[in-house]
Amino acid sequence: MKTKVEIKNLLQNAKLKNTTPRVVILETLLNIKHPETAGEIHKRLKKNKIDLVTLYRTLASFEKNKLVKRVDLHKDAIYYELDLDHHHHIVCTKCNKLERFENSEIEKVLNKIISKSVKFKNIKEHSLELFGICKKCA
Amino acid sequence: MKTKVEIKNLLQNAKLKNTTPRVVILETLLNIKHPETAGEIHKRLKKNKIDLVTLYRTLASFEKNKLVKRVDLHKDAIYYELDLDHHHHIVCTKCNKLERFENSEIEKVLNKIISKSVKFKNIKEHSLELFGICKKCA
DNA sequence: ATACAATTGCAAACAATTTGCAATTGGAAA
DNA sequence: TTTCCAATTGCAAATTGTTTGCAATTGTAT
Ligand SMILES: [Mn+2]
Ligand SMILES: [Mn+2]
Ligand SMILES: [Zn+2]
Ligand SMILES: [Zn+2]
Repeated sequence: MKTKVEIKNLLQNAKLKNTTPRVVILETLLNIKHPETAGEIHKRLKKNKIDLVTLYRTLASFEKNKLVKRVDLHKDAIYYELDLDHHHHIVCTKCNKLERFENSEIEKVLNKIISKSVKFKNIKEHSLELFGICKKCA
Repeated sequence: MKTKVEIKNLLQNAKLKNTTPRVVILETLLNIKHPETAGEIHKRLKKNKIDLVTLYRTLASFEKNKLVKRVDLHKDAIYYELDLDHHHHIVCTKCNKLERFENSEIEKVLNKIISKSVKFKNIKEHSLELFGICKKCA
């Protein structure tokens, strides 16, 4: 759990004004364990009366500042997630269960791939999600 | 290049009726080198008067039958691509240049990951795209 | 305290995608 | 072949997710 001060610093480092909506949204994102859509995140903000438009704009600026990333779950909306620690997901296409994972070997192989590339010489970021049927659903 | 007969077989194997729209869409997809949105694909079909709705429905059924996959390019629309040969992409976030790649080592590591998973015991599919700045743009 | 750019909320617009339904079609069965 | 029916299609309309315009508010540097 991050303190108020740490949250304030996250914003400051990104040169973003320390506004109530941003703090509330950041706190909320810190409490979310898995990627959610703007609509889902907005529900969590209900009490705080923060407009959905503000949420979209905030997510966009957080994304630009690498605080937040989009995760493609092969659904029909964009999923957002705090991007403070790099990780990936395995998704059950039946019950939507999600498991996070990180794997240093993958990251190494990705670097090898880029070194083989004709057109590229470095990667800024990457997306990697696995889809399958979980043990429970199988 | 696939023959008419091969296209027909692709549909037959998927137990999909061999209709004109489907054949035309499949032929079109075979000619596209990189992922495109439904709108972009639809433009290529203009002469054939195939409705955009039909294209959406066709893409959905092709997707279900593993003929087509969605590719997340971190844009604001869904990109589709024929999925006959498994591969991934590197994308230039500046000029949108795309490079395809395949890498057997990655696939091996992914299998290792799944074997470590608590909740999952196999993967059906995965998405992996790399983002960066191409040599020309750098 | 003041000043101004950055941010916000609300209403409205937009784009992409989906749904309902009647007409058409492909292919299995007669 | 001809018949029959479920699957598929096209058109119009609806829905969903997301973005834009603009006036009012807020944060922070002076
Ligand atoms: Mn990674
Ligand atoms: Mn792969
Ligand atoms: Zn499951
Ligand atoms: Zn480039």
